[in-house]
Amino acid sequence: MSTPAPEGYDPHAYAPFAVTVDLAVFTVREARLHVLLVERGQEPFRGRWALPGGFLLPRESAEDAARRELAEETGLGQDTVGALHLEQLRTYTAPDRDPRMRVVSVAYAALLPDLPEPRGGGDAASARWWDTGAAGPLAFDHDRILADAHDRIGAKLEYSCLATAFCPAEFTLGELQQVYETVWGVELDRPNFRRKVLNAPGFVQAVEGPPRRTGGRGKPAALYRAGDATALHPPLLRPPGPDAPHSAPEGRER
Amino acid sequence: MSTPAPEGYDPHAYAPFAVTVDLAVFTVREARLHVLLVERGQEPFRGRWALPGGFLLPRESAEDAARRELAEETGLGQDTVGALHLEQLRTYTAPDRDPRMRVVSVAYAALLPDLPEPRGGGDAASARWWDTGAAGPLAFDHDRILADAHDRIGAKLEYSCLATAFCPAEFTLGELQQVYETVWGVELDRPNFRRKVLNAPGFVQAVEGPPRRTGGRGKPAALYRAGDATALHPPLLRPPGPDAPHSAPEGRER
DNA sequence: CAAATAGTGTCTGTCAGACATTATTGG
DNA sequence: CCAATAATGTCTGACAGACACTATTTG
Repeated sequence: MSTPAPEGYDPHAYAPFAVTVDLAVFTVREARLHVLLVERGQEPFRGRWALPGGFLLPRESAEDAARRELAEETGLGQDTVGALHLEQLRTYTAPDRDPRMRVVSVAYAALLPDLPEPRGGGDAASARWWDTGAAGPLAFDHDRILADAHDRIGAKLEYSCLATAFCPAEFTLGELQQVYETVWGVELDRPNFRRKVLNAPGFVQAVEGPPRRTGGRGKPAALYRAGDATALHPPLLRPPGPDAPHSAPEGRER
Repeated sequence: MSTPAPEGYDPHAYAPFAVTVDLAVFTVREARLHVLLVERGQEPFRGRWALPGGFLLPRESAEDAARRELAEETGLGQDTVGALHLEQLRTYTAPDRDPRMRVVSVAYAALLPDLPEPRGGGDAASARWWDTGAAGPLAFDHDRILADAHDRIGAKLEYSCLATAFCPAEFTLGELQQVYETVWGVELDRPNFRRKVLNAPGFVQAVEGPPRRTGGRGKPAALYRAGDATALHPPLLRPPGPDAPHSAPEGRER
């Protein structure tokens, strides 16, 4: 846009593109990472599952479009969607990523606590949660977007307080640990996890009145709320995998 | 793009957008972080400085467009530009960010070793390096893009081997340390810096033949090349600032 | 009581920052 | 010799992982 354009140029002289948003909406259900998908009703990829999303309106930012689409496809209230953390992932611009026309897509990730199935109605009729491991080949380049999103979320858990976004307003440290274990696909030592979470200033704050809640049998756990910090100091680093010496994951836009 | 579109819809029914790339090209000169800017030759913002960039061609990806524009504006060879690390930052979509028309811009960051001034010629005639601290108000929302880019680069230095991209093919550890100090705006302890860099597998590799090079007077330093790793284990963490207890920097898309 | 989950305490090796010291060059 | 930069070594405190142990609930 800073390249000198011809004097008195006509906007239509530049190639028009369609711009969409695609949403990778995650939740943790039963110790598995799930993603919200919609079934396509028409070609191309009719019958295949895809990330929810849609076209930007003429005077709408991508983030506004993402919230609007999310509300439409999940049936969540505008207030919930309005307060939600939306993380811009990256933008996909391969010329042939949509066979119909030139489409540039801005991808976002969103994290939700475990919710009931999206209520049928409007666009949400065909939406459901899928285990990320079981989600088959998706439409367009959405497999790639989903993989990028998973990587990014996993990386962000290390140095941000994002994990609480997967939890309800009040949660136990066991539930928070479950989020980390599910997204990272590892098991963590409970005492050490507690120590790190409680030592990170502003990550969580204890809920005063000693109400407690149980997750079945066993000792009831203390409840916490998300703290006021957004970044995590010190970071809660992922245990070094038994694998590669030095690889280069995506993600990390810290 | 997954929102059900009307059956047999016409692409022109959807709002057309212009898509551009904007480039934050950084280098370290004389212990200061510099960015490549171009002076605008026409309205809007005539005479103001802006990030280099330009419109996507009809069948070109954003990264291809970024490399093409970079070659045009800096006069760098296609081979250099082709091997360069380009980091997609984020996409800016505010509806009024360009007063002329609806423009969505994909921003990239690039890191270069200290180079001579861009050769005049073609679009590069008005390009020059600016100290990031002295760069005045830029055109459009480029101040914001530049600030985001600086944050991101700073964060990436912590957990990636990106810093070597600021250095020539063979460099000393003092030069590498200078990169960190300049981007982060802090001073680092040299012995500790050496230890961490040399302990990070694949970050740098010593150049065999004991050639040495000097940066003035003082003991000549051993030379190193970039290693084969792209991620840094363990990360080289920024010293905790004397400031805020917990803030939320941009950056970090790790 | 057994099983399951929550929570506390401790030990030990590693690594961080801080800093002293030596080495090698130019002026 | 002095200044400047490079390189090595050492000390100490903080923190990580590992793990033993206690507490509280359900069946």
